[in-house]
Amino acid sequence: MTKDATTPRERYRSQVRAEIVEQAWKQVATAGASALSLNAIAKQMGMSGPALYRYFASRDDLITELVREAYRSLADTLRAAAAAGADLAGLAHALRDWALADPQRYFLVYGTPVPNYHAPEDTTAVSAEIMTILVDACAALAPAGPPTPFDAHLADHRDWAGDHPAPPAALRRFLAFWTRLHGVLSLELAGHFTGMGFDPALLFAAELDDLLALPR
Amino acid sequence: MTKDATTPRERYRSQVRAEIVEQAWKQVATAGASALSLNAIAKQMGMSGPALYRYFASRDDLITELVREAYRSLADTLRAAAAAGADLAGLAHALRDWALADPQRYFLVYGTPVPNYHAPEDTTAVSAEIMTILVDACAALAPAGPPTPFDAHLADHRDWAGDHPAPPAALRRFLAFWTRLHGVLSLELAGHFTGMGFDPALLFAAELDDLLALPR
DNA sequence: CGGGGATCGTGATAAGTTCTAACTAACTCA
DNA sequence: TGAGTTAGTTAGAACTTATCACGATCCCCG
Repeated sequence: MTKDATTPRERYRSQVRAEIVEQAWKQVATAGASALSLNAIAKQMGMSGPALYRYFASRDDLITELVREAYRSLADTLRAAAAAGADLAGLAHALRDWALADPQRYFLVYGTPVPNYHAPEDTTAVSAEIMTILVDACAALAPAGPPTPFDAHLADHRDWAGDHPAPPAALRRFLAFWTRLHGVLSLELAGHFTGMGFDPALLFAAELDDLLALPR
Repeated sequence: MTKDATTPRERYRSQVRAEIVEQAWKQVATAGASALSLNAIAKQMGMSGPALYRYFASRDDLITELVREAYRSLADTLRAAAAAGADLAGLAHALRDWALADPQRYFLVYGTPVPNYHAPEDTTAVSAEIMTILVDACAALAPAGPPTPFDAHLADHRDWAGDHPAPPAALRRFLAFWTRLHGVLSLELAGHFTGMGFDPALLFAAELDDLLALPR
């Protein structure tokens, strides 16, 4: 996959690695990332505990791989949606579907940081790609109304947007898009809406409508 | 505190309990709730491990107490702000200050659910009080514009608001208030804005401005 | 004011966890 | 075929939560 392993040794190695990651995803999906146990994975694969350390240097290394995969998965999903002609609303629903498909995967990326663990360096590249896709969609919308004071601040602090030609209003719209949808999604996935009776999907749609109508 | 302990036995007991909770907060503040260790707390108090089980039946019981305290603390903070005449903007800044004062405490309440743990029953009452305070402030604002489809949905699913006399538009404004500010706060506290260059406080303020100007 | 009983803290123990070290067995390659 | 690399094993250290049995202490009541 990463490097066409001609030798059967490396082929076997990457296959076992993939199965470890697969089992890890099963555990994460049911119990969350903090409850990930190398011993349990090994037991379920018919191997004994320390054997996994041939494939991952530590538990954190395994979690890092999961985080990387999650970022890549989200980037792929959004890129595919954008390539299929999805506008900002379509990207929003792609994001929501991706989050609902595996809440723990969403938490792994955007939730409370896992203790004793900090993200690897190369996730920032994928994270930047996700932002670029969304900023593109934001810039494609009709420009918003008069510039706000926050727009002025963004015009001076837009290094994170790289050399993206989007105007500050588009960056501001992207930030609103990101934070508002994350607000609804994370509270919904964390179960804070359960028992309140209303439909979270409608709240998500209402927030999205407000975002698309943003030029006030 | 909870029950005026006249007997010295109960007084000592509640005192030790309070010190355990205090040490627990220190640990949570530095390493997060998942990294809370009963042994480490005991060691730091000069006691040996199992002694803590006289005061808390399990680790989850201790976390439950922390969650309860966090909820109560936030409710107290917001109630005090409201009693001091704070409007919705004032409540928003009180919320932000409370969150920034101890990010892990915020995550304990509104973050990714702690694995192998679900919230106790009586937190719902405090949670309801928090919502009531915010809904009050939302209802005090000038009524929003034409009713949205989501307003109609809320009119039919407002059991969570109890017998609060707020109109659906106020409930809708509360939900936007809650989810949008949580979106900015949780991403900021989780460190997703670090390295992007802009000032999260200004984003928070911009979102708040948009909320207050909501009648479009 | 002393005895009886509830309570507190301890060490030992069980069943987990991550992770290291040493060893064996198997496979690959020259 | 022999040498070298690598996979997987068991053993063990240093942790964790949690239970149990025992001794010591303190408090209440007669």
